[in-house]
Amino acid sequence: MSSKRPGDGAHNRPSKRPRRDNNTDSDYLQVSNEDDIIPPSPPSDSSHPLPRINLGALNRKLADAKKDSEDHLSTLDQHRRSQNRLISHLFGQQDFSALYLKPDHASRPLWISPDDGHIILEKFSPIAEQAQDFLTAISEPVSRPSFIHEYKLTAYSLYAAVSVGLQTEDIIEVLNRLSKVPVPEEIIRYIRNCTLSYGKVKLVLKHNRYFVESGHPETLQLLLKDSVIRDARIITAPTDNSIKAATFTTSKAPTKGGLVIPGTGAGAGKEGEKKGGDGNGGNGNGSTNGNGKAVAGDENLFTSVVGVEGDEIDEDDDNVHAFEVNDTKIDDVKKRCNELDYPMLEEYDFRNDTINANLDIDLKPATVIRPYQETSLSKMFGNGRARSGIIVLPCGAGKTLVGITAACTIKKSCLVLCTSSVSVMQWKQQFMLWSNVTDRQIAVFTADQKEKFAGESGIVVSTYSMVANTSNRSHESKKMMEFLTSREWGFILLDEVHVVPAAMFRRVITTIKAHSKLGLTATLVREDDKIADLNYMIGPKLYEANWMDLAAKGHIANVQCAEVWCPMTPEFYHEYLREQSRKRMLLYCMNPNKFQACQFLIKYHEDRGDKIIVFSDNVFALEAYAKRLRRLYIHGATGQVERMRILSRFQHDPQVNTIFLSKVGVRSVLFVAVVDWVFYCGKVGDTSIDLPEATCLIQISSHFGSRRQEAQRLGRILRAKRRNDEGFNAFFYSLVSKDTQEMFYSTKRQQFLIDQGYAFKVITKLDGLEKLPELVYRTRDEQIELLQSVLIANENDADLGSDIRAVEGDLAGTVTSKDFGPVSGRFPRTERTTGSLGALSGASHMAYMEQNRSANKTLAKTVAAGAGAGGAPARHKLFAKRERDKVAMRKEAKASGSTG
DNA sequence: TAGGGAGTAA
DNA sequence: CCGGATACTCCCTA
Repeated sequence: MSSKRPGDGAHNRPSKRPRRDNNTDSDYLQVSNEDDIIPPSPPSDSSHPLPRINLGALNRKLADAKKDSEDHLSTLDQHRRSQNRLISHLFGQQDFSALYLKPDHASRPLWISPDDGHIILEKFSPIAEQAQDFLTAISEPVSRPSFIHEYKLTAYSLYAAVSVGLQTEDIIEVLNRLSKVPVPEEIIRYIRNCTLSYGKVKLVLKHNRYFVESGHPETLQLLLKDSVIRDARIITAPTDNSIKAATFTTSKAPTKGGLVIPGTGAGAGKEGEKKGGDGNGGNGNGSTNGNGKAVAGDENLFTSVVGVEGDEIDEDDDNVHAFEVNDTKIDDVKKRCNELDYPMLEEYDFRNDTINANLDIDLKPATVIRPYQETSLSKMFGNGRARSGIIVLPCGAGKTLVGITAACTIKKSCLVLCTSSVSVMQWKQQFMLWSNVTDRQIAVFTADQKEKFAGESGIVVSTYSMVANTSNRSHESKKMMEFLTSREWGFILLDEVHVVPAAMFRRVITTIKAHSKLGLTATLVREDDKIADLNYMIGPKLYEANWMDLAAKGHIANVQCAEVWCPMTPEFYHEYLREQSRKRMLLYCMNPNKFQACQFLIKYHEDRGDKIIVFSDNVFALEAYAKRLRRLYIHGATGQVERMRILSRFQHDPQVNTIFLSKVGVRSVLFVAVVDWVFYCGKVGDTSIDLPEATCLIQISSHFGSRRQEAQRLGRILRAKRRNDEGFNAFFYSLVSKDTQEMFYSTKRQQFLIDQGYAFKVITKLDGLEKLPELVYRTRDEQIELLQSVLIANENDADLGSDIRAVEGDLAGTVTSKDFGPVSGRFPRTERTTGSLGALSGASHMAYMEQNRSANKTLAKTVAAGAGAGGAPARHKLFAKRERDKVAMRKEAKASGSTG
């Protein structure tokens, strides 16, 4: 592995670093000298002077048992491997007693698990922040709560690290310096293995044909041993007699040169870039390049960012070799290469591309991009070419401008894809706003508008569904698609890139031939496991902003998260237990206690002067709540005009401080969601609206589809920020009906926020709720009335047969373990404690499950008995009409919305 | 301009 | 252990 660094052949010693900047750093820096040489594996002799780590009596016993055996490490390996299925097993019964602590371990913030690459960071360490910068560059964050962060080294993360310019030896060196234990041999080997092959293979586009290119012919040979890749290869007749040419095409390797990203300004821009680079690259760059990094502009950028790939190719051979692959099989080839640990770099040497016409656009002179935007772009253009990859930014933080700047840097034809037609218009508008692009150069391709740009090059903005759609094309669209697919694009910009792995959308990557790809997203999270596919489909994650840091620096709100547990009223619970899952949902949404809690919280926060958004997945509940609490509401069926009116009242009318929104209502109304929140004022159509500065968000129900991190979206919503307002807090309440399935869904949802570092409080009692004037559903009669309306609303012929099934199987309505989903390491059943605040101290760690299982069974029995005796309220059998009414109601809502 | 079909989210 | 469920959007056609 080459460790060659321009201008510095040997490893830099930490002595080159500033020594006594401050007290906290100096400890760490002083001790680090010896560790630059990776220490040998500790002897298995128990008399070794270094302290051992003991994680309790059990582990000690385990260690003792193994001590005699020479090969106890491999036994240990097995033991650990068996625990690998658990995500956060490091906190479990893992035995680390075989590891040796460095004498100065206390001043070092990391633990490294030997065989799975998990890294634990002590967030309370004085140098935690630097360590965190480094870790985010080389590993994937798993969980980042207050005191302990968990990261994981993966092939992808190392790929990304190399892509942004970190080098193998630096990674190992810095890791070792930060770690309490010597970096385990396995990990060193892993890092070497992973990074060794990176950057050796490239995917390039020439004359609308794809080539796999490498400076190493043997690497190509190796890849061709794989059947998938072999099958995708297109063999062209050799035109040359030389040995290499008989196998591959050969050409001169591209050269590098200086590049200036527009919008950075002459001197000031570079300054910002350096700062940004240091902040993000953190220790990684700091340790090797030290403060020397602050010396020069472009060259410096190269030394810090040009990775192994550039060096290796230059060293080995001035020529590059390539074979052509079938463009329909690109996806497979990319995937396969990734699996073979030869991920293909996709870099576009746009400045030397003479085949594709240039696009004469630039940022407007007045446009200045922010430091973090610049940092993210420096990751993309670090070596003077455009590397494909993904930039994760809170979208309101100016994702769009990052994309536009990238387009203005590449200056080639550009295709922008968005999820909705509204954002299509937005992108166009933003392009016009920030850059000097003319109306003739930018075209829109949606269902309404099908334009082409004039001239040889230009920008097209479209939606994924427009480009991905295969069937049902109109004539116009077909022609337009031909236009899009027949040409070579310099740059494809993928907005909301997390949608790309979806079965249909992913096809756009292969149907559109683009030299470079940039994905933008606010959250790289998906319900399914397809998010990793982006690594080979688009490229590595080039940059990601950390939520907690942004919050700490005041860019986004500091959010107080709380879960409010509302007990079910006896009547509702009774009914809940006998109903089937779909109806259950409505029952726990409509729980009168939840109603009251909601009312209380609205009152409380309105009195504080907050603007509140209440949020429900369930349209029925949404309407019911909004009507009962006399607030305005918006959901999918609400007409555009009505939406605008409600939103603007919410914004400007001091009388309207609370609105109810359905989830998608939130998204579509506020465009790319409330993500963009306060950062800018958007436009829908021609109606300009200011986005509301909601400071409080109450969620009544978000059950649906809440398989896993449903909170992803919530998380985005929470990133509200009020400008120029330090210490601004936002509030997020999740209302949960106790002892129902909702408890389980809620737990899962929270996990995402917890991993982002948010702490969740559990509230079981809202003080003063009873004293609330005009408290809704205070009497039992009112509650029963509500229950009845719920039941009527719920009746539907579709569910007629389900009751019968329930009798022969489980007890109807029993809360079974199934309802709580698979018991995995991530969501152990003992995770949730019981509902009293005292219990949260940990003294009475009674599992929720255990406690309620028996209780519920008993209840279920009584329900069954009661039903048999005819004690339960009679339910209506068939309400087919109901469905039609609903539809009619929606129509009405729409009609009234659009008419005025 | 409504409604059908296809698609996504999670 | 597997599949199901809803709300919504986009595009195209009568």
